[in-house]
Amino acid sequence: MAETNNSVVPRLTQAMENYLLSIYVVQERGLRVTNSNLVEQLRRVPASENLGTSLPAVSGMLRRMEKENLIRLSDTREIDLTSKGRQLAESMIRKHRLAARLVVDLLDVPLHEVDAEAHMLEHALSETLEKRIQDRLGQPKTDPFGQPIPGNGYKEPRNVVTLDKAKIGKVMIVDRIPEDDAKLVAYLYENGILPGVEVVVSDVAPYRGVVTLSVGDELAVLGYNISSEIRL
Amino acid sequence: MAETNNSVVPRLTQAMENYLLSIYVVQERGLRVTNSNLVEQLRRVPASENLGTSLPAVSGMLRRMEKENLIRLSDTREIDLTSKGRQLAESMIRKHRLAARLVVDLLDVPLHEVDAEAHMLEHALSETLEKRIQDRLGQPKTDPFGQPIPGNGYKEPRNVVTLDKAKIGKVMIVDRIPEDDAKLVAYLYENGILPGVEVVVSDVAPYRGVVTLSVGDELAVLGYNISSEIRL
DNA sequence: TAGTGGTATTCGCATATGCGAAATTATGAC
DNA sequence: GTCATAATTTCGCATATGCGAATACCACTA
Repeated sequence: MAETNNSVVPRLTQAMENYLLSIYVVQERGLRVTNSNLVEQLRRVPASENLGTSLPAVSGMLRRMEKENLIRLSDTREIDLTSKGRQLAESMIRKHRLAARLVVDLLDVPLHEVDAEAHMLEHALSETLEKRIQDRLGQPKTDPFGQPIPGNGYKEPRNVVTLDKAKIGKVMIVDRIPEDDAKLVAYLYENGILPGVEVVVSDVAPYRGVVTLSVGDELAVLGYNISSEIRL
Repeated sequence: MAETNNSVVPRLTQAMENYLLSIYVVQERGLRVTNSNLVEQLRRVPASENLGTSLPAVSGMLRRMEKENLIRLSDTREIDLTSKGRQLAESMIRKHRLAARLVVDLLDVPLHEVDAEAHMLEHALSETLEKRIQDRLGQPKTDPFGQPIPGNGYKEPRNVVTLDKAKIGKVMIVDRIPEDDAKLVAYLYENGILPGVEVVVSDVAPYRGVVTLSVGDELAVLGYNISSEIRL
């Protein structure tokens, strides 16, 4: 493992970094952090770094991570981050989201490619480079998808709803969109459904599993499952 | 190994990428690419990614790389890049040097930290991100140390000499400096010995192994071994 | 030609990470 | 409470990469 290291935080293997990040994200989404939810999340990280993720692989890795004091496996088969684990997970999330901001703000990477690039870059950012990026970008509070960058003083907005539960006819501002499905992101981008943008939900039709909203002059239709990932 | 891949060039493991890059550098320096020269070069890549490099490890890796058609081991125990290997090595060098430019030009990383950061970033740059960086930086011909970025139309300057062989008293422009010794780089930076800067060699004293040069109003003294790494 | 010093390889081993198949354990329905 | 289904772990195995110790190879000098 890495020995010489100018950072305060010890460096982990790339695989463990991915696991920590995924655990954090699952938790952040309000899901139970279980083995299977974790596998699903892990599978969303682009293939170039992760050659496949099976349940047995996850089991094994979690055991190792427990030994390293990064997580605790509760009796209810749930995964908890230890304080050490949480600190490192936050660091990874911060790197990921800063990288996302970086490639958007400085390198004009199209939004649907951002998550994949950030997934590569997150492992390559030293603590000191991270600070330089922070300075250069002015300590942004969120990434381009509206997700908070830990440590930068993000304030959770009041009365957040997910799109599928939004009140019809009211003007609302998009707060957060999903990041990891390139096609979806491209669609959202093309339709201007982006953080900070005003939208009006014009129809919510649970029976056909569809939400319609208007952005500017255009209408966009989204499925229920996706709507629940979009926060207003 | 990576399967899903949007780049033209197949992606290798990080370790192989490091080996290719090192082979290229040894060759570029005009040294014989032998196992032992290679080990030495490999050891210069910062510890965070390379946990140690022993001769047996190198032997083994070279065998694998030969199998993958990246190199050929000549009968004279010398390592040659195949065309595939050369292409990939150039790609790595390009990424490394672009990364170096990036962190200097856009992120104000101090010069003595640049090589280490570039060594981490080089593995995290996709082909498409590389292109964005190229665009953003205007297809630079060299990195901040004066080393050419392959593919960007670098022209070898006429009459290059190394500092230890320079003519005394003549005004010359620094062309290239070493990158991978942080302390040395810091010294060179402090003394303004940087690519593009005018210097005059005021004394070459082989018998005491020392070269003296003046930069602006200041004098700087460098050892012979180091002088031979500085091109004018 | 034999010896010697440097260079490279082989050997046996270790670690991190992955897999599929099989076994096990929990959970929820009746 | 029992059973089916779902979730998780264990097992044996594979691969990429590293190590030190021992060995082998080479090239040159005496």
